Amino acid sequence: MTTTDTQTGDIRETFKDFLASKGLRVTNQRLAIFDAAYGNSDHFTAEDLLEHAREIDDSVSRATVYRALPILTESGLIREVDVGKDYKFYMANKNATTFQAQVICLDCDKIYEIDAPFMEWYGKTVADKLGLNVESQRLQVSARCGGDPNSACQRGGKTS
Amino acid sequence: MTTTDTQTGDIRETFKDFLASKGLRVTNQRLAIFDAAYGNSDHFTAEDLLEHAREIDDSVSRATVYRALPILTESGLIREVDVGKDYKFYMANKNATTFQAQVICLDCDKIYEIDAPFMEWYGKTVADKLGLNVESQRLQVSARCGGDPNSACQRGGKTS
DNA sequence: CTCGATGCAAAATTTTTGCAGTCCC
DNA sequence: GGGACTGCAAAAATTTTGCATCGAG
Repeated sequence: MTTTDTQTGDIRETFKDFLASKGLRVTNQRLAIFDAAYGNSDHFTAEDLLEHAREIDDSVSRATVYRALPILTESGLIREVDVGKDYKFYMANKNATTFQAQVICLDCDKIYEIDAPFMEWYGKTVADKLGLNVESQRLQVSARCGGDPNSACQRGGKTS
Repeated sequence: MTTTDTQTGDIRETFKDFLASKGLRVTNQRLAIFDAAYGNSDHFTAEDLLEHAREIDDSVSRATVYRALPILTESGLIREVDVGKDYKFYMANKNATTFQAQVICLDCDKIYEIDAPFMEWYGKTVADKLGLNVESQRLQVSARCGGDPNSACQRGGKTS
């Protein structure tokens, strides 16, 4: 099943255009990695991405995944989510609107994305005072559900 | 020169008490690591800490530093500052009052600590909605001074 | 055709761990 | 004196890199 519903298909073209505009080549491996990233509905690691990309194109190697990730993040099509583990998470940037904070459940390893529009203002204000220009921001809350059946973790659903 | 001005001396006793209360032993290496941490006025890495601890007690090994860091952070005497590099930073918690955000200059590798008292409320509010209990939080702004002589980086002073 | 892109495996880096010996309590 | 602590070196674990080969344009 080649992922080609209307929206994803369009974004795929955007990716190709981005590659072209940077003088980079459109290879099967890069497309497989892109498709794998957008086929994944949640957060994923480099290793997850490799695994899924290989289901699409068997020839994708780990090195190529690691070489593609900076390209994809630079294009804005995927977002890096570093929650302080020793490996990084990524996620498809399907609706890139406002800044998002993460709430991380340390018990379940789930990551919730939360709109935090005030960060736009906050970062600029704080950086201005130091004479710096904002590049990126992180706002993360690490928390625990403690197995509480009323928590979003237990009621919710998808495993991160 | 054994670092024993009034304040640091007191905190050192606090550290010893903490060790005792946890049934841990007060060893020369642990004290050397503690002193090195409090002798460092800025952010430091595990490797920095090892180096400085060895200036105090030659016998301190890398493994012991890594084994001491969790104890020191758990005691609240030092704080872990993970800015998303592949290694972590730490800093002595000399005045542990309000929550602190970090502004990181990507050009200079400097880290500024900024009071962000509203985070207390923010984290709790967001976690409550999910039914979780806050464990810790991070608020970081990555920015660039671009060499601007008016920026805090260039006027300021200490290198991180 | 040409040069960027890839796969493989070795390397690099930070942190962790097993084990035998050491020293705090 | 007993068991926690330490140093050393090897191991883990993720990401990077060198090099010969492949393939997009």
